[in-house]
Amino acid sequence: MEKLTMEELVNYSKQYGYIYQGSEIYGGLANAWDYGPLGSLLKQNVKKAWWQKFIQECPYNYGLDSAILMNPKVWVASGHVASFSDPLIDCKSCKARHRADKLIEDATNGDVTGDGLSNEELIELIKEKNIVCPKCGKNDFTEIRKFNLLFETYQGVTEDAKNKVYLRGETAQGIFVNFKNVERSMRAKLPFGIGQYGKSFRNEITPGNFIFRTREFEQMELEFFCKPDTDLEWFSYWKSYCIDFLKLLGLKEENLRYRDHAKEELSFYSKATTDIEYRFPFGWGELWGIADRTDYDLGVHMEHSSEDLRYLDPETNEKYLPYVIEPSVGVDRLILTILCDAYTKEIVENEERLVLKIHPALAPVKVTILPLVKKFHSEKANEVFQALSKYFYCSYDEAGSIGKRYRRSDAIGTPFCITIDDNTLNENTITIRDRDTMEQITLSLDEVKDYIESKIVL
RNA sequence: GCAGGUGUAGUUUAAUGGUAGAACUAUAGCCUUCCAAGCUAUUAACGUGGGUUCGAUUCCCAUCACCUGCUCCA
Repeated sequence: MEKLTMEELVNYSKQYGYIYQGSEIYGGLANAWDYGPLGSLLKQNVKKAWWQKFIQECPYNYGLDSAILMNPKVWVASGHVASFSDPLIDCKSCKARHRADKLIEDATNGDVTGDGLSNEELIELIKEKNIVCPKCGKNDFTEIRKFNLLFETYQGVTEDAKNKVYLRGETAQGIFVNFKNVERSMRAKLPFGIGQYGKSFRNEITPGNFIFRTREFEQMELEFFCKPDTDLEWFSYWKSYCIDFLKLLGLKEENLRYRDHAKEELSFYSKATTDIEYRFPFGWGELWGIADRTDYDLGVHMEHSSEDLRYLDPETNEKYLPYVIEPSVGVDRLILTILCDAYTKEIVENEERLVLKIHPALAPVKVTILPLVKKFHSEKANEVFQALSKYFYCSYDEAGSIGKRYRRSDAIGTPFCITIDDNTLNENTITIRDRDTMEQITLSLDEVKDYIESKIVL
């Protein structure tokens, strides 16, 4: 199969109702995408699968659904307000963009840092040290501009700066501020985790690659709290847990890899970070970040809120701040991964067959009901549709030849087709056809529900 | 943010300074008893806004969106 391009995937997603461009009739809005009827089902299924494996089936973890709007002090404490405002500077000559503080650091080999300096002081320093653009060697820079990656909005009906609030830049902070609540109300003992999924917002400088990086996106994050000296064990535990989850979803192993962050690229809060990367059509890209955040987050919230967030160890009677392991994945990015991985073109009897080979648990539509001949079998087919829709998302298709309807069903990844024919009318049996093997078996109507149920479990 | 490219039905595309032709798809009907068959009919497009012009989808400008590369990325 020739290499899948992003353009092809964008068209496919649009054509079949997975993902549309946002605000399309108004010419779109940069990097805004809407999930269509099938996309919204896929998204639900992805989140459901994550919740099942990371909350429901995991004895350590609890679920949460915290608010998008939070007290602005949360974001001051977390460091987002400060570090999301990097001082950026452009070279007028070669148009390269740099971080002013890094520029100074690099040029002086770390002798001089830009920490805590104002924009004017940074500019002054660049002039004073005669720092040049590392790319073109010229000394001709623009003014410093700050890019605050947090979206700002106002609470209340008047646009008063006092009421400024932020749209959350990550769901994690909603978990940290509820650490004590969950511990108390669930009588949770270390180690335990709190997970949630939900929307986050970042004013990314460079979004793009379809739904890979968007300004509004959905995350599924787990914050796993453990004793400080056990963090590395749990770090590897969750690394394997995440990649096993991806394999369970059916992603091809050769398209997945770990990438450990080098010391220099670690975020200031993190002791260790490993990304699980996926081989996208545009190259390897981060899919899942697993970070050892140490006690950084609880520490800063304890400091800023003056609440004691320490855990009282019932065995030793010691009080300490737990360490945190954070596996964090983007829903949209995972959906992109799943679509890329499953999109398949096969040649069947010299005809191209487009099949979306996604795990039956993720497939938006579980089964398509097909009357073999419309005028003889549609009534019975409708009955079957009504009966099965109570348990699964079904679709019904009576338009065109049976082969064409199979192909339509394959193209959106529906794992099963049920055909209603004379035998259904006379003997209550149906033919069920498998998307991947194209094999057909005969089942009685009573068996169908259990059969499908057994195949779509994760 | 920079550079380059693209923009005509849902998709792929044709032609043209006098507002567009097709294929596939879709929809309806006929036919059809298991893998994109056939026949008939139908819906459907010049991204947006300016300018030049008697007249612009076509030329010019701007803008928007997407793609590729760079840069950036909690």
